[in-house]
Amino acid sequence: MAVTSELTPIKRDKTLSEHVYDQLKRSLMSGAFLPGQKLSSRNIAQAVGVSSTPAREALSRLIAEGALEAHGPKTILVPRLTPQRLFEITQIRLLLEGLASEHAVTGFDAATIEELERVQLELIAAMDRQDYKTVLGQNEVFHFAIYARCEMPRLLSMIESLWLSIGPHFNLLYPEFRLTRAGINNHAAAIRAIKAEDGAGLRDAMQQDIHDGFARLSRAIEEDRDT
Amino acid sequence: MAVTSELTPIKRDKTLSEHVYDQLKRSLMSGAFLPGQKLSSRNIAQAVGVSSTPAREALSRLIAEGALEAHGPKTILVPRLTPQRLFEITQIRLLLEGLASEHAVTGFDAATIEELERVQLELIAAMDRQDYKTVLGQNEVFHFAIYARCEMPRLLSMIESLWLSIGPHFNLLYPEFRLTRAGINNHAAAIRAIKAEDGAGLRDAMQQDIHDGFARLSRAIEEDRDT
DNA sequence: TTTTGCTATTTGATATAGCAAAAAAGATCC
DNA sequence: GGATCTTTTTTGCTATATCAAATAGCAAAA
Repeated sequence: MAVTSELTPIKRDKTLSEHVYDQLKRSLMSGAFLPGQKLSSRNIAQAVGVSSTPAREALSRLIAEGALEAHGPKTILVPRLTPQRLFEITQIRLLLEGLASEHAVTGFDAATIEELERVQLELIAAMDRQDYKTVLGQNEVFHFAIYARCEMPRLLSMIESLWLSIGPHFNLLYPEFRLTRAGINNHAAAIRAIKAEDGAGLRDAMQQDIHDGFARLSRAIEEDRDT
Repeated sequence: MAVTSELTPIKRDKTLSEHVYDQLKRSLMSGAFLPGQKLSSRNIAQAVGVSSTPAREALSRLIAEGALEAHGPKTILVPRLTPQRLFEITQIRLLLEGLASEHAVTGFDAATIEELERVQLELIAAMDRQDYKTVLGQNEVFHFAIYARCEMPRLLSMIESLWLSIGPHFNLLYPEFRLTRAGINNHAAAIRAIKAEDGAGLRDAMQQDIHDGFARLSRAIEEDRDT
């Protein structure tokens, strides 16, 4: 007991399947996988250092929720977002993230609001130094810091699943990220609405942000399609 | 070329995992499993006649989408809907099924409308003879016959997932199904809206139907909670 | 240049076995 | 009688082996 007291017990609170799932999720959101890229369970298993069973399970779960696509019986690939599918996802996002915003608005304390403003400052700073990867990362943090207060776990996981589908396509925004203050203004409006506990106002600001992001991504996808 | 014209495309067999998944899905929707019931992958595997691997995969997928719940690391059970969770699911349903209805309204031909009216007649007949199991089944058919026309596959699967969560609780309605013509009237209004190609009207009718169903189920859950 | 046919390799799917941990059942004590 | 400890059983997780099918590569034929 004396010896082991200083040792950190191996945290086995997650299964290996979940571990692989989380890692793939992060990779998809951070743009490590490109749309159209092929994945195989054996490669994933070897890369993560587990056997193929948990890797397979993680992949099949991602396929089930639409983050990956089974193209044929033996080919798993990162889906290419067609304009149609992006439109569909955006329609759903507008509703679900709007709902989450409305329900979240009453759940903020001073500390959380400060945290939001800190994220917003960091996002602006990253924008100024053209560090677009951080911009996208902080944007995600900002959105989910709000949604997380809605106390609707099912809704939250559905929203996460939708983000997972568009994540890989954020890469298309990198080359020449159109500098626009629109996103920043939307976030500022969102913070104002939160302080005023104005649910409809927060919903509108977030929906406007989603809409602006859709326009950017939609254009990028069209341009990418031509090449 | 002359030969191939008479050949049909190869039937693509489903995997065992999908078979188990489909079977569990049907069981959940038809009320074969009761809320609170415990499930184990070994039992499922034996019941379906497969090994534990595909059974495990099917279960984990159902857990991921919220149809089943992992209560502790080794207990999988059919979730009990709390009033809170039913409210959450209903809020989401109102939005998503409303969206599906709006987009579906333009996609109907005469044959599909006739099919809808046939389902509606069968539903009324089942109601008259107090065959409530058929009522619920035909109600499901009616809803999804509409949603299926929205041409948004992602939206459709999300709606299916939500139905899967409330399915097991329909059992609570059986003992004394409150006879109400409200549902029938909502369906009739939906058919009228479809014929008029009135998207907003169809959306309103379906949302009203969801709302009425929520009220019934909510009451049933409260009553069941007391016992 | 395109299409076809063959071969070698890769891959997903499934069953199985072992293990560690959790749940259930039983025993014991206050 | 109820709570706590102990034993037994059940369970999920993971790795591995195997099989059939699918893919890729390449060369020959059209």
